[in-house]
Amino acid sequence: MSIDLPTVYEPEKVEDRIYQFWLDGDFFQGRRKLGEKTYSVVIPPPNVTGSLHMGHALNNTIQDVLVRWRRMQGFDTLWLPGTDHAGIATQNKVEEHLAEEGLSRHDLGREKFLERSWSWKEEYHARILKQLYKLGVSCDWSRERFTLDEGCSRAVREVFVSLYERGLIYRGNYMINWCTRCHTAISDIEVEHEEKPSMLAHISYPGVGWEGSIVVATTRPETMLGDTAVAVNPGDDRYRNLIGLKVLLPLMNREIPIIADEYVDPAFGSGAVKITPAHDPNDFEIGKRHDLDVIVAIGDDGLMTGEAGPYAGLDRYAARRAVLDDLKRDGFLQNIEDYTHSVGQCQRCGTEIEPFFSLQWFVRMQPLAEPAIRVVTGNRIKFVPERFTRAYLHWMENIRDWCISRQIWWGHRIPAWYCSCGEMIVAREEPSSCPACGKAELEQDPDVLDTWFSSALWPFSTLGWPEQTPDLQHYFPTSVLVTGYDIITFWVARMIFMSLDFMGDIPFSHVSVHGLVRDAQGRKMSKSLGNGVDPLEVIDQFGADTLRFTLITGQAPGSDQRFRHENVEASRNFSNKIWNASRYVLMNLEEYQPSETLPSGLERRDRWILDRYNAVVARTTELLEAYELGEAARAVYEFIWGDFCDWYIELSKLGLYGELKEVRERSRSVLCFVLERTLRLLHPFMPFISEEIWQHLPRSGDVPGLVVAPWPRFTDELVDENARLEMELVMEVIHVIRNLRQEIGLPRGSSSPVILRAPQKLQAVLKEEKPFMEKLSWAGEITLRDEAGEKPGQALSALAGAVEVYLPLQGVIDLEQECARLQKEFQDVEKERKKTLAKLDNEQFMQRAPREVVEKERRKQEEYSQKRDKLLVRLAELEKLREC
RNA sequence: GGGGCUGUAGCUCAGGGGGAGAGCGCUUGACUCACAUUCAAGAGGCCCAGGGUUCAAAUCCCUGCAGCCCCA
Repeated sequence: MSIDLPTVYEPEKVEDRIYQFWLDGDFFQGRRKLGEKTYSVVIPPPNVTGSLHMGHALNNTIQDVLVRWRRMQGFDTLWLPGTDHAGIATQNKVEEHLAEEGLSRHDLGREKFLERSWSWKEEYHARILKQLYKLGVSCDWSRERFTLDEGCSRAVREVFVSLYERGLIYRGNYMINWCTRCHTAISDIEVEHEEKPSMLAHISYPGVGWEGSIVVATTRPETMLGDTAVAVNPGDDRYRNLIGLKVLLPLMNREIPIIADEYVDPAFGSGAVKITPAHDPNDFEIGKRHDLDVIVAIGDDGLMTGEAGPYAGLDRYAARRAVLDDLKRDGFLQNIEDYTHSVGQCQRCGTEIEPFFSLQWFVRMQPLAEPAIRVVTGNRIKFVPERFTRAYLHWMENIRDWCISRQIWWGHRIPAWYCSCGEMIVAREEPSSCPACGKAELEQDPDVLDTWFSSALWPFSTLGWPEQTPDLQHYFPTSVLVTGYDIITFWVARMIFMSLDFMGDIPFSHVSVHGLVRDAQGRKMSKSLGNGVDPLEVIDQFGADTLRFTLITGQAPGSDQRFRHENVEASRNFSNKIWNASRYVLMNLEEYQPSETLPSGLERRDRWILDRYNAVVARTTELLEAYELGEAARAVYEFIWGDFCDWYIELSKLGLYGELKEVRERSRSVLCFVLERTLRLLHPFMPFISEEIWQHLPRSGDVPGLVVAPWPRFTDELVDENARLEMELVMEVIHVIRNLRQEIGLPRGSSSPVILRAPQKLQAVLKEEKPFMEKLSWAGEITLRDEAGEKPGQALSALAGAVEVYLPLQGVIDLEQECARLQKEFQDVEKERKKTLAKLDNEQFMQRAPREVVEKERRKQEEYSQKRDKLLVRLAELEKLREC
């Protein structure tokens, strides 16, 4: 075995080569094997708007850990990748790009604009793929999909037409959320609400045919130009006699009625509200009830319309100022007070949303939501952590119809055609002529569908639906969906109801929810703050394994994490640790003949590390099953660094460099066995370095790569309680000796004799492990005595369980200091002893606590008493010495 | 206004009904033949406050305080 491996791990020399090895071996492909248990996952498709950020890195790493683990467990595993066309977001990007050339999309026209969008898609799609490769994800690239590809588009048309035919999709004039910048309708959940300081203007509307006036309060004075009524509560005595009378709308000089409606809260403001049916959703409802005129004063571009009289052409904010000025000039403005209220903004561009009355397409949600609620309350779909169930149910139970039409070009065109005769045709294929009048000139609806409409079909459209493909039959429903909590309503919820409706089944049985990756200060990473960390830069600098491990260990299910450089370094150091531990093992494996079975006659230390290895196998597997990836990674970390490197490798050196050939061979076997199996445990988290080292290890069998090596299993044969307890004692003795030596500042190089006094039953173990204790504690010779043996006088002392440890140091030790140290120790032990004593004296405790707990408490009591007694004796001895 | 989450070592966070944990930072000592991206030892915490349940509460329940998030 050549050992010219560098002492520092260099991921940049490894990762691309290893990824290519996996691709060449077709290890990521879903095999569609009959009879094998399947594990399938569809990727949350990244938007083709730009490059991947840290959130994507986390999301995909989590999926990759799960998928690699299940693949190694022998499942027929499919992780289906793809990207999302992201309608509004991508269109905005392309338009921005065009604007740099001084062009608008209208200059290009629809067809040319779409060509531009497709080439944008190609560019960013390629970039995203490269990033995913770099991250090491084990997707089945042969099955990659795009939300706007031929198959997905067919699924979208099928779903649209089917829902339309069943009356679950309808078209109508309603109040929707309008973004004046994106120039499209958006759905309720694409509106982000933010508390903003604003003002409340009190305006008086003079009576017509009656003396006096009525005062209304509004945060949006410019909408008064479209007012068609003033409303009061029917039970409000202040206004009762005015109901049915008229007021004169200032500035516009329009007579509008005073109406009564229960909606009006008499306690708010003056108790009278202006009604603008065209520009407020509540006012719209009132307008319908009272058959009010709808006057559109603000246009779809955010500019005032001709209905706004002298204000026509002003933008809505300029109009607000102008209206206030004019009201003031004319004496209608009573006062303005400061006021904070919630303002809706476009999720994509931040522009204030305008409630807008327009003709749109909607999905009727009630019938779809009901089954989607049942599968979650009935536990067929489980959210992990569970608390996200509430958010989901709350949204589903209060759901409103979903506005799905968007006035943009990049997306799935709505499959509806209009004839000049008034006929509308909704069809899967473009109709050649009007079924009503036979005319051939039909015009397709110019709008496209909400991007989430196609994303909602992702778990089955990607597997071939509406065809009944073998993939669909084999891999649907999928096993788990991994996603951030921020898109549960946007995406998860919609996949659930669409899947139930069209597949008659749930899309996945588990939803593993993760949080956001924030910056080191806990702020959201954002472009405007410039605080984003580019995953690719981290990979270039530290390697993908390091990034993955940082993200996974930084993560607790469902919680946000901070991305801190210190944590990256810690992960980098860990990979270096693994590298060097492996170097050590490889350096000692010359001419080693690997075998699947362990040799017999193993030493205590061998049985101990195998017991620990076995335990970490069980724990890691359990944690992965519970989606506790961070904990699982930490368990592997602790085993590798703590048990394997700090202890076992050090312990192995004596045997390995020793004279006895059999001992050397056994050590080599165990080192190789444990390292090889541990690499398997590590592989889902750090796939590159584990595969790279694994390739260097001598091995038997015909497994072509670690990527498909079997996942280790807990086995009763490796459990060794005695070895564990005995080694724990040995390690404790070593620890105590090191501690005492440090106490008096003994450098590692200088040896000093040590005396151990121990009960008879421990003598054999201590005798056998004496050379190891001597080596690892850097002591000189260790002398072993039984409890009848003589105690050294001038010495430092401490306890390791039942073992008394002495460092004889004639004349060197400061008795005073030593006494103080032991006093403190005594007090600590005494405190614990009294605590357990109190419990054991408590009748209730003895009666009601489980037997094991009582038993444990008894053992503690014994241990503390023993320690206490020994400390007292030692203190008395020291006291005597001080007196001489 | 409705719902949720968080409060544990100097910092960032795990954990979770019966002996307080990690990483980083800090102090001290070591270039020991896998690794100084290392090794060893140490200091440091009434587990936010109050009440309840329990033989037993940092852990479960309630209230409060502080911070964050989602929804209307």
